[in-house]
Formats: sequence, structure tokens, C-alpha cells
Amino acid sequence: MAMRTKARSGYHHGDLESALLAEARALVAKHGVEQISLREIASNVGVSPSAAYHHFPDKNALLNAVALFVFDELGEEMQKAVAMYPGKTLTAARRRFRATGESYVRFARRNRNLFLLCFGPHCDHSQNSKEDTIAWNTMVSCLNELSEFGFINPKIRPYAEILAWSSIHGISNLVLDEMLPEEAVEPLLDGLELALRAEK
Amino acid sequence: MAMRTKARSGYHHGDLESALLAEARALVAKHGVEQISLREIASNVGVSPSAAYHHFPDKNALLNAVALFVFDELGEEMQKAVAMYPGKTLTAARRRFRATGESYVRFARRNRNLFLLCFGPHCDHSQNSKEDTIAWNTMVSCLNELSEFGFINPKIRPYAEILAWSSIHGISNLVLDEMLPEEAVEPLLDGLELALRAEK
DNA sequence: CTTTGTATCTGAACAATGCTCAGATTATGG
DNA sequence: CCATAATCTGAGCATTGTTCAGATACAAAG
Repeated sequence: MAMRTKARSGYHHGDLESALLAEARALVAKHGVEQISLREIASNVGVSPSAAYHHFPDKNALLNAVALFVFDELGEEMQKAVAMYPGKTLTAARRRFRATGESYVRFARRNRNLFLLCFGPHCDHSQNSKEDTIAWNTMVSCLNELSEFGFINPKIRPYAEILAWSSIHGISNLVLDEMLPEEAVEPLLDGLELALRAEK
Repeated sequence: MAMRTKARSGYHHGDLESALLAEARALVAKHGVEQISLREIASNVGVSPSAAYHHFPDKNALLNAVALFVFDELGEEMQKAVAMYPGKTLTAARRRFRATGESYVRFARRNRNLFLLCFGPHCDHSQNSKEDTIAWNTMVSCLNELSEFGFINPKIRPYAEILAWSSIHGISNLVLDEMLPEEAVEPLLDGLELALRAEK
């Protein structure tokens, strides 16, 4: 997280807000949202439970902040995955779109608890719109590229973003719930591409 | 719920298990999963908090049971919606498939808290497989019908079920989070149908 | 450097929660 | 009818989120 690491000089901590966020993230990642307490977070940081309330209005606000941070991490991983396949060819563009889906599912698998935090009841998604998240925008721009190649069925184009997002997110959840084997992901992404495609 | 209503005859309740399930369902529907306590459920039923532990190992088990019940309710609503469009024509089959999606989203909107319970961290989805839920099977059989008409692109067919389910579920969640306006649902279901379709 | 105000942190407390357990109460069936 | 099992109570425990008065450190103005 934003580790400004100004080690505590006794009574005051230095950068408690960052420390709380980091420790909360770590504990959620390790034990899941439902299993962590404000008190444990504060204790691990070496501070009294009530100290947290000078930086966050309540526990949920802290978790919300963690969720926003994690959602950015997801976006950045997607960006990195996309950046691995540069080039202006259609093949490259297809590879990039594929990479968004793959990295999304991979992130969910590798960061199960953090992923669940993001879409669980602690993150107030109705607040901030998806249009200004990294994750959403990288997927959308990949779709735009494919569109410019005429790869996307024009009739489907208006729905492509939400259909793709929903599918990828749904696939991730099914994998996390072990209702889909890991090997089913690649074929399913094939299927998604086919579904959005122009001529088959 | 399963109201056997054998009014309590003093010390014993008669059918506490059903009563607990019913009250839990009602409270979740009204205030959301995160806001309800075992104590309130027991109190509303007119029983001591510890009595619940003779019927459910812990609070989560009770919520889990409610979730299973609600998931069946969803399935039955989907069945009813499908049953409204009988007939062996392609048009009827298309209308039925559409009805599954519409009823799914409608159920989510009308039973927000119950819907969120089903897919939240309290329902152990990894336990029971989707193949023996009403909801999943009604959607799958609608897809089968469409397939027999040759309406589904054969290349997509193997992925159609999961893509459709994921999309519909994702759309529902986006609507609940107010990231999608209600009016966008119908067009999106059009888009889903187009994406699965054979010739466009 | 001092003073004064402000941000930060502590410690004790409160109400609520999930859960346990010994014991009271009722049902059941041999 | 009686013994065994099932069901329910009430008190209690540990833990939780949150509040608040007061202690402590910092920062800026005089």
C-alpha cells in the first residue's frame, strides 16, 4: 500500500492511516473479510482500537478504502497483462482482449479474499461509477481496438462491454466457488470471443 | 416457508425450525444479512436465543438454509415465467429463454437482500453443485430447446449455458449496484440472444 | 523559546453479538 | 408408567464495534 513508513516516534504513529490500510489488506487476504476485527488490525499495527476512528469514520469505511485500493491493483494487473502483447495487428488486439479476461480470472484466483471483498457487501459500488476504474477502462479500450478492426459484430457492439464484463466476472465467481474447473476458463473465453465476433 | 404452524403449547414450540427459517427470511428481506442477529430472530419467534442451536449448528447454517430456500424460490419464479409462453414454435422458445433472464433480473430487483444473501459469503456454493438447482435447470432446458431449433450457434453451444448464466447474473448485480439503469436490461438481453445466435 | 491550539492516541467503558452449558421442561416409546 | 431423549431457558463468557473524556505530541504564532 502507500507505505510512507515514518516509523512511530512513541505516542504518535507517523502514518497510521496507511499502516491501517496495509494491515487490513493483509488480514483480509489471509483470513477473509468476515473473520477480521478492527481490534486485531489496530493491535497488529501497535495502536489502540479507538485510534482508527481518527482516520476512518467506521470499520466499513476502512474496508471500503481497502476495496478501492485492491480494485486498482486488479486494474493495474490487467494493464500489465495487456501490455505484454503490443502491436497494431488484429492478432495482437485479440490477444490483448483475451489477456484482460485471463488476468481478471487469475487475479480472482490468486487473491480470493481480496477479490471477494471488492464485490461483497462492504464495497459501496453504487457510489463510484465503473467508468473511472482502471479495470473497466482497459477492458473497454481492448474492445474498442477490436471494433476498429471490424472484429466485433456491429449489432452486438452496444452491449459488448457489459456482456463481456459480466461473463468474465461470472466465470471468475464460478471458478472461486469451484463450480467451474480451472481448465474450463480458456475454452469459455474462446466462447466469449466467438459470441462477440462478426463472422463465424 | 414451510409453515407447519403447530402453535406452541407452552414450553415447546412445535416447529421451531420452520419458524426460525421463516423469521430469518423475513428479517433478511427487510434489513439485509449484515444487519440481523440470531437474538432478534429468536426473540421475534418468542424463544430464547440458545434454542436455535438445537436446530442449526450455528448462525451461518441457518442463513445457509434460508439461502437454499430462496434459491429455490428464484427457480420457481423462473419456471412460472417460462410457463407463461407455451408452444412448440421457435418464437415461443425464444420468448421462454428471454423470460428466464427477465425473471432472474426481476427477482433480484424485487428481493434485493434475499438475492444478495444467496450469492454472498454466507451461502456455501462450493458445496452443492448448480446442476441440481431449479434455476439452473430451467435456463439450461430453455437453451436446449433453442438448440433443437438450430437457433444457437453450434460453435458457441458448449459455452452457451455458462455465458448466458454469467451474463444474466452479472447484469442483475450491475442493476442492483445502480451501475445499470433498469431500461438497459431489455436491450442487453437482446444483445445476449444475438451473441448466442447462429446467423445474424 | 514559549504559548496556544489542534491533531492524534490511550484506556476505560457500553451495548450488542455469537455461542456454551448446566439444568428445567416436555415429549416419546418401550 | 417410567426412563430416555429431545427441546427450551437463563445465566454467563469472550469478543466485537463504537464512544468519550483525558493524556500526549506536534505545529504555528507570538
